[in-house]
Amino acid sequence: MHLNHNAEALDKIRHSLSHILAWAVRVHFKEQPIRLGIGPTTEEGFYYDFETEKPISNSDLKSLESLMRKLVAKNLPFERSSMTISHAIEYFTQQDALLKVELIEDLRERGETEVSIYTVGDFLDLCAGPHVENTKEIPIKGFSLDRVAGAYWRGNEKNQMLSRVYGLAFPSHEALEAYRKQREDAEKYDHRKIGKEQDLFVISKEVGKGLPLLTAKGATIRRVLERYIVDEELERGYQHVNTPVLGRKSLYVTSGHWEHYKDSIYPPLDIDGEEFILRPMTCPHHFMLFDSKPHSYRDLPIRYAEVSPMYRRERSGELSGLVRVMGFHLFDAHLFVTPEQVEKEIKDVVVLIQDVIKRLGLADQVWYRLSLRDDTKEKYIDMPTRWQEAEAILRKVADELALNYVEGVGHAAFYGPKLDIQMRTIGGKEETLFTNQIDFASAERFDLKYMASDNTTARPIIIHRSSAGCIERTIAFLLEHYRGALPTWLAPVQVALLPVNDRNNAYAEEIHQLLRKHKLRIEVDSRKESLNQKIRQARLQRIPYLVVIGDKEQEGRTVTVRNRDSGIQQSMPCETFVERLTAENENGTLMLEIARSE
RNA sequence: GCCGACGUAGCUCAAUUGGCAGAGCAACGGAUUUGUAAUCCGUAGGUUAGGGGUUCGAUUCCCCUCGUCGGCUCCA
Repeated sequence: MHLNHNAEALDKIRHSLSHILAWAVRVHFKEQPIRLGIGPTTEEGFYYDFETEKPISNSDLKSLESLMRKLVAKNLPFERSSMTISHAIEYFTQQDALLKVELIEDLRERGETEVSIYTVGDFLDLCAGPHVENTKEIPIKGFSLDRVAGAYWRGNEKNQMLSRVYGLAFPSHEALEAYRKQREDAEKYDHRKIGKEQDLFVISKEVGKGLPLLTAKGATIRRVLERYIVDEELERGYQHVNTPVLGRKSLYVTSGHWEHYKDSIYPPLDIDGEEFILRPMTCPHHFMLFDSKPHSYRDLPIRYAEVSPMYRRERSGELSGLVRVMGFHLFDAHLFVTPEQVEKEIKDVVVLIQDVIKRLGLADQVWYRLSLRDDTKEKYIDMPTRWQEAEAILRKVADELALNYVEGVGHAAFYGPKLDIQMRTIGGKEETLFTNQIDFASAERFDLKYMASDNTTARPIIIHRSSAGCIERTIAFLLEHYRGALPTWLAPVQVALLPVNDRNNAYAEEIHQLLRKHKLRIEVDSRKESLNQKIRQARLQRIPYLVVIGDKEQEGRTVTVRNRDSGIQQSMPCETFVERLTAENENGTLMLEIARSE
């Protein structure tokens, strides 16, 4: 109750600050006409959009901010009043506030007859409120202007671009500083930084932006993930197949992707007069595998899985590290099922996903989104009852498995609703980690069929699903979540062997070979460096276990082990170490005693 | 793609109003044989992202291209 009250109060403060910002912009740029867009609150503050002759730049922020402080310090009341719609349109038209007029006209269409207006000082704005009663409620050191960015009017890229000024606002100066500190810390664990520090991947301008190159270490993480997922899927009745990244454009015309997805597909390659494209998804290839022979209902479900390479065209400003790339690999599958099987198969898919995210240690990090279509948009195929059926199944399964899900209207695929697995990057941005879809349409388009038990021809329902997203994005998320310290089974180097002295090198090598036989990943640091130096560097590389090998160990045929996070060390016979490490590597659990000291 | 910011040695960062481009770490050479987060000394390293312009003189000012970052749009 108290918390809610505080949240409401903070929201009023932020909202009020957006008005103050708009007022300050008016005053600051008084020589040029400014049209106001909208000014809502955000999770960490507020923003306001402005249409200006010249875009607002970062250098304006400082003076805008101090101007805002002066305005706030005047202890002015926020006063609410109302206008009839027609009066408001007349008034704002006269003020040349055409963006506001557009908003008011929308309100009129929705049947409103009056609009509310808030005035602070001599600044008047159309606004639903609520606001603080007086600017003295605003903590004068609790806010600051953060950055400027471009934003399309009403979020539509066909509209003009406005200047958006973002501000931070918190209940106190301390809270603002705490937020800044948190953001600074998060930067340290950005996967792009970790990737560089730990030598996991490289983005080369020469190869091309959005086309990351994995180093041996990065490739190791990928290989381990891949082996784990593939084994897991094989165990659950998936067939792993391989299909090419190139395919005839006509396949994608048939699937509807060409029509709906053209902007994300690279221009076709002309090969002997035939048009081929780099595939943006795998579906048609798997469909053709399915279609290569007749099927009986007894064969279903058929589950084709693949770690699929695919390419999607992105506009340059959208690329980001491993999270947003032009070429990537999806843990992909298409399930061909009968109507009776859909529910169970979807459920099994979700159970698989739950197992996977648990193994990856992400169970508390991700959430589900039931992505539904937006009736007002045209991009969705027009089969209303099919949509309802698919949605009902997803909802039922989500409820039965007690998934914690939100609904996302307008996030569906064009051919069906999705169950998405969502996460947040360390920078706070929400991303889809992966997605599952029920597809009632494609079988029809590709004339896919099976013989039903009643001797009629039937259409399979297709489930598009991913068990662990695309490798690149999943690795990025893992790196950020674990702050670069991947669990042992995923770590590219699991053990650093650190001989104290030259004369311990042979024994270190012996242990190295022993561990290698057990498929463990080892690095031996036999450089002529101090032990301190070797430990420091192994820790910076976040190698899970550091094993010191000196005369004592050599004599007793033991090893002295410590983990990367604690200084606590423990000596044990090398056989014991191998046993424990092998167990940890295989099932993802932690070594007992040492793990506890973490 | 659009708006804004940024691009200096392999990495992290300096360089006064336009006046000889520098440090730490890494690399390399030498010494040190080290017991739980940096041993010491030395050497080398640059078309200041690329191209053009202004200027006696440009890392610094202007323009273009490329790339990076934050947003918008799109999206796995």
